[in-house]
Amino acid sequence: MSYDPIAIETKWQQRWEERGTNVLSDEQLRTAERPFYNLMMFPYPSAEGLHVGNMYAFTGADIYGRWKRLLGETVFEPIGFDAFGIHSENFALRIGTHPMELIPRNVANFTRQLRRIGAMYDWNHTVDTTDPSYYRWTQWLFLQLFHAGLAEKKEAPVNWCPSCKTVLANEQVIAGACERCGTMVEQRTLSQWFFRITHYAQRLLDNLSWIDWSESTRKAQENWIGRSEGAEIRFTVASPWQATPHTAAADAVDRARAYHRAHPGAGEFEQHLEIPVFTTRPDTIFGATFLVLAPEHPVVGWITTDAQRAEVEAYRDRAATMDLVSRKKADKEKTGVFTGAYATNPANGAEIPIWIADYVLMEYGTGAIMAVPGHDERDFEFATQFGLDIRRVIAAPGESDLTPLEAAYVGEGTVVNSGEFDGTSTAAAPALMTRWLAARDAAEPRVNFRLHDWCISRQRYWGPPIPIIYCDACGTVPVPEHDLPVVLPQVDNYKPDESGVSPLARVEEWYRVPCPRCGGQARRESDVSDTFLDSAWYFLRYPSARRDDVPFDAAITQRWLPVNMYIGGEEHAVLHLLYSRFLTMVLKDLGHIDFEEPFTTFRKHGLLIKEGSKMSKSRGNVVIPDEYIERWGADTFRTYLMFLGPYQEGGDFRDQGLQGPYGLLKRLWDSIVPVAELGNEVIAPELERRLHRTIRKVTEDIAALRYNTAIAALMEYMNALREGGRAISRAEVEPLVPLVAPFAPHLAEELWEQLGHRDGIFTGSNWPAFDEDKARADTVEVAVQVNGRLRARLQLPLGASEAQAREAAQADENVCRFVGESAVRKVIYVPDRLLNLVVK
RNA sequence: GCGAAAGUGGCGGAACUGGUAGACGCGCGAGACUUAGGAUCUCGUGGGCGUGCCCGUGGGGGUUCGAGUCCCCCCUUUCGCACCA
Repeated sequence: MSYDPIAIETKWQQRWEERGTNVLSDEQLRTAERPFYNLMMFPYPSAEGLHVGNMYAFTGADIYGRWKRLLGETVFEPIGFDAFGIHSENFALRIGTHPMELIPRNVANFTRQLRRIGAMYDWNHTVDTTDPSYYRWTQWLFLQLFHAGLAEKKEAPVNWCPSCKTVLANEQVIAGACERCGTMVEQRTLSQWFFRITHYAQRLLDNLSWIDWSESTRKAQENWIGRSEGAEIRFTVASPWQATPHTAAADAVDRARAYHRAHPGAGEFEQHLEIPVFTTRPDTIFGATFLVLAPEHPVVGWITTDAQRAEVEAYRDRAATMDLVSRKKADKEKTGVFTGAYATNPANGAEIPIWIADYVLMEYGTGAIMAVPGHDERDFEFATQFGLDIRRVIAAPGESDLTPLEAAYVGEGTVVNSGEFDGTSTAAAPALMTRWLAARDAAEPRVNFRLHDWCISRQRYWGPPIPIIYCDACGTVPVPEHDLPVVLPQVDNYKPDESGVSPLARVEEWYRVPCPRCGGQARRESDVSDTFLDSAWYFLRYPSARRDDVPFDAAITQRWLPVNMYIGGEEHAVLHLLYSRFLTMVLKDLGHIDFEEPFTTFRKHGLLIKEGSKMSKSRGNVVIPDEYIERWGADTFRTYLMFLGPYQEGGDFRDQGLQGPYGLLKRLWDSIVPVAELGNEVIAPELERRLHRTIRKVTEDIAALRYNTAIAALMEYMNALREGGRAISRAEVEPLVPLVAPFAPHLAEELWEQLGHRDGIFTGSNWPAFDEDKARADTVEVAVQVNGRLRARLQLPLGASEAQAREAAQADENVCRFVGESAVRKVIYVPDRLLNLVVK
């Protein structure tokens, strides 16, 4: 009987299904004593089907889960589908099939493929984000945030493609143009729903210090949150704003007033106009020679002089229509316009000009900066271009206040040209000067974050409707929880149009609704929510997926969460993982759960390339798992994927590479089948030693996700087993079955059965224990060096003393030759490893 | 520009806190069995020559008895973020 992977795999997939091997009962969910929640990032079910990247990710996670199970833990390993979103909708539009028809078809195909790869998914606890029984709770989540004051509606700029008539995400804008039609993208301002994730910025940052995550992922989040310490400094507008109120647009004045109300530090608007700026370098305040405001800054219309008005308006119009991506290009030439107004530098009383320029962003800090061209590269470039003053206020060691600046000096040094602060070091100056400015009521210390509030509105069709109703009498009214879900209606024409309003607004019978509060005529919010909201809480839903009366069962959640191991792609290092953390914190604060970090351990997996180059449809080198599985079997394919490189770094997929892992499985089959009927025999001492070393190595490597070296160790042992062509005993080969089981679960089950075990290998604690004593050898090879160069390798008893080692070394012919007549001046001895004789 | 990671045979990749570089696999070479199969098995496989020595981990310096590993400078690649004040 030869190894027939397809037959074995079919048999065991059927068995698992019949026996419910991978399914957790309600009882287990409620009472498991050693629960282990093993999670992988759920896929977006594309029409192309499961690709090898998905399979790589899932297999690596599955191996970990199966290993935990062999250790006797109760492992919950669910899978689901992240099927809402622009991605699916655009694809549906292109091929002309409605998403409500397309998605179930894709999900069915994915399910078939996922069953075939041999992962131990619990198919009784799946999640589909497009199912009303799921998004009902996504909407519930929105309401919790709304009631907590963490959801607010405000205006924000978006990318707009005038040809596709739709809002684009930043990732869909390539070099200023729409990725699909190539039309130049514009900026539009729409009123949208935001979650106040910025309120949690500090906590999201702080917790990074203790969660067990891949280092690169933690760093990415840290950078994304972007904490900066500095000061907010207020500059008074000196002139001539009083002279021009009649020419300012009324709404600009209103917005300026509102802005000043929101920034209490900005002073009394009617008496004197103050512009607050954020800086991380308050120690350079004496070098601030002009201010720059973002073009959309609310006070611009108010301070601009008549003489400059036309030019300023033209610049603002241009900035307003430019797309958000190309505007933020750093290598673009600096542009800007003088407003005609001046502000007073609170440090030295100097009157400095106020400019507007698009290199200053409204969404960061206060939307205005004090420009210090001497010590900021961007300001230096701007000042050089427009002939503005450049002042040195920091001197590097060896420089004086008179050394000319040829470029911005951004390093450390000593304060100069700054009155009483001259001579202070840049280490001490920021705090000192902030305090000094604060005493004059012109500044206070401030911490700023790069993180922005999370815009969850999408003016599209394929998503969960945001559960809000607008009533002329009652205003913004949340949909009562008992009215959830707000079901996404079946709409034939779901294509977005010119208006920038969601297609749902065109569905009269859905859009018009009585106000839940007063019963009067009202209308629904027609935007749907971001796909990232669906995926930000799905891990909470899985264990409770069979409950339809609550989003998550309290007792089950208590037992199973937070997730013990989460494995996924680095591409979700920020958005998905950050949003999940944020929502978990919110749910904790609202008393729904008792933990605030959703994933105790997170590990990123690497990316696969094909024969040295990136896999892509255009290259035509995308690996489709189905073909390989058909030819080699899922076990070989899984094992190969894990063998081709370190899991957390990815690797190169080469067709010929499957041969090696196939050989391992085949040889395992060939050596077990003949001994299956035999009882346990005595194991050869040398093999026993190697066996226990192999058990130790495989155990440690799997725990650390070093699957490639775990497989290599199995191969090594298999080679040793076959050495010399002698007969293999059952005791020598049987332990390999559980060791290989995480990688090749079908084969392992079959062999386990043939070895006479009645229960499946994954239903008990069948992972072999390693015995340190048995792993130990009597003798070890010790390297002998003379002057650091290898001259001999000696077999010495384990734990040999230095004297013994030296004696053995001096008896070696080659060693003698190199030592010669010289005296040994120094001896370095690392027991059981190395002896180095220094004779120089 | 900032951040992260990485450069090792023909190729994918091993090498724990500095201690025998190249495990394991692919490929290749030779042989066996075969009548021609993308099968299986055995042996060999970093380079060089004087066959036990020399040279070898992107390049150049350094520390050390000893460096792929640590330090400094440079080059290259990949991946994030990118005018964040």
